[in-house]
Amino acid sequence: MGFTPKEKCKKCAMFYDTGNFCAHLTPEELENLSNESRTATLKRGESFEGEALEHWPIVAISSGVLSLQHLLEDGRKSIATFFMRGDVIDLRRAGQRNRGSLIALSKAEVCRLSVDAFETIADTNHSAQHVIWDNLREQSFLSNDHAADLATKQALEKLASFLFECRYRGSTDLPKQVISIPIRRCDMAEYMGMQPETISRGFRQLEEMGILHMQDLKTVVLENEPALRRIANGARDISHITADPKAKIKILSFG
Amino acid sequence: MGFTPKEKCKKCAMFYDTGNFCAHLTPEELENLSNESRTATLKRGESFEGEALEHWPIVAISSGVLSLQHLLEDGRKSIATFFMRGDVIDLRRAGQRNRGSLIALSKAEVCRLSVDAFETIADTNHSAQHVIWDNLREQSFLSNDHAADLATKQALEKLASFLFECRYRGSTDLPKQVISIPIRRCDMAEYMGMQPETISRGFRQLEEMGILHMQDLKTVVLENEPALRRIANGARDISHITADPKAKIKILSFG
DNA sequence: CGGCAAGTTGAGCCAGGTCAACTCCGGTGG
DNA sequence: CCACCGGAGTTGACCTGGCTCAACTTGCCG
Repeated sequence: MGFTPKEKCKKCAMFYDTGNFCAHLTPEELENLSNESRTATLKRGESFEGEALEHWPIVAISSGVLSLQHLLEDGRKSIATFFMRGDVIDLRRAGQRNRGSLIALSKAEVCRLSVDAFETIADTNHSAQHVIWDNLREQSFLSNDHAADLATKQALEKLASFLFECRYRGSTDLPKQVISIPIRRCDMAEYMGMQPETISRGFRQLEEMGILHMQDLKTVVLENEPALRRIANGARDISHITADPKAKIKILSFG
Repeated sequence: MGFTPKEKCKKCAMFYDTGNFCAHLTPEELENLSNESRTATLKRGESFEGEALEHWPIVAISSGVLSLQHLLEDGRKSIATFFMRGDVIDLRRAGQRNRGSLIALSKAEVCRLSVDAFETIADTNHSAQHVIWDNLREQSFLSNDHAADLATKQALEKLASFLFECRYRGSTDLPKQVISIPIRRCDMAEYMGMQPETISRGFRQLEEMGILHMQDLKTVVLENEPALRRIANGARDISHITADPKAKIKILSFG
C-alpha cells in the first residue's frame, strides 16, 4: 500500500479496462476514492464476512474470481453467484438477512471501496453512475438466468449453459471456439447444484458426442457449437448427435 | 388516461407507499414522469415482450405480481423471478441476450416509465436514486438467494424457504403467523423448479407435521415457525418434529 | 519425486419426476 | 338456483436421473 493512488490504480483492471468504473472517474475523484479505499489480494478460500463486510460492503474486482456462498445447517454449500474482473459487488444491507459470504475461488485482487467516496461519485458523476448501474443490472440478469437454468435444466443442459456463461463473461481475446473455465470442478458443482461426479460425467458425455474437447481441466475447445447451444436451450431430441463415428478419431485435436 | 398526472399517480402504490420511487419525486418531476409514462392493467397471462419491452423497458408495479419467465426449446418453462408492488423492473439491454419475458401472474397494475424521464430523475434526484438503487440491489439479493435455494435444497426445504420469502416480501399488515401466497401452485412449481404434484405433497407433509395449516389455497397459518425455519435452513434431522413417536430414536446419527 | 487434494469411474439406490385418475372450485348459462 | 364445465389442485403407482459411496487415477505444489 506504499503506492500513490496513481500507481496503485494504474495497475488495476477497474481503471485500465475501458468501460470499468474507475476508468470513468476524474483525477480528483479517483484520488479521493483511492485514498479512502483499500486494495487486497485474496488467496482461494479467503473471505469477507461479518463485520469486515459491513464496514467495507463494496468490493471491486481487478482479477480473479469471487463467489457468494450460502451454507445450510447440515453443511451443504452452494455458490449463489460468482464475480469476475470488472464487477463491483455492492453488499450494503446484505448483512441484515444472511445473504451469504463472499469467498475467493482463486487468487484475486480486489479493492474495497470507501462507501462515502463511492456514494459521492454515484451522486455526481453520471457516466460512472451508469457504468455501475449497468454492472449491477447485468449481475441481476445473470442471477435470473442462472436461477432459471437451475430450475428447469437437466445436468447436461446446465453444463452447456455454464460453458456459454463462461464464454460470455470471460475475456474476449481467446479464439472463438476456446472457452476458459475460471473455476474448479467442485465449485462448478456447487454453483450448478450438482455433484462433481455428475460434472465429470457430463464433460465425458459431451466429449463422446464430439461436441467439445477438454484441452485441460480449465480449457474447453468447442467442436460443435450449435449442438452445444441446442443442448443449453433444452432441445431434448439430441440423440442424432450421439455416436458420431468420426468423434473417435478426434485425438488429432492436439496437433 | 383522462386523468391529470396527479389523479393517475395518487392512486398508485408507487406514489402513496412511502419508500417507493414516485413518493420521492418533486411535483415537477412527478408531473413530467407521469406525462411521459403509461399506466396499464394486465390480466393473468398477459405479457410485455419484444419490441414493446424494448421501447418501455422500465416497469413500475403498483399492484399484482409479474414474473420473468424463461422458455426452453421443448416447452419447459421456468419463472426466474417475480416482482411485486413497489418493484421497479429495469430491463434495459435485457433484450440482447434473450433474458425471458415479463408475464403477469395475476391481475396487475403497472406503469411503464419513460426511460428519458426516469434517467433525468436518476441523475438529479439523489433520494429517488437511492430508492431505485436499493430496490435493484434487493432484487439482485433475492435472485441470489433463490439461486442458492434451487441449487442445494430439497423439495420441502424449498417450499419452506418460499413461504418465508412470501412473508418477507408480502404486506406487513397480516398477523405474524399468517402468510399470504401471492401466486398459484403451478407458478410456485415453475419458480422453484418442481412439479405441482410435489408442491402439493410438500404442503400436506408440513400439515401432517403440525407445522402449518392451509386456511385456503392462498393462506397459510403457521403453527410451528421455528420448525419451518429449521427446515428452510436445511436442518436434516427434523424427524423429531414428525407426529409419529418412533421417529425419535434417530439421535443415533450423532454417535 | 512424494504426498495429497482434485477429479474420475463404477454400482446401487432414492427423491422427486411422470402419468393417469380423481376431486374441488369458480364461473356461466339455462 | 342449480347443473354443468373446464381448469387447478390432489392423490397414487411407477420409473429414472442424478446422488451416494467407495475405489481409483491424475495433477499440482513444495
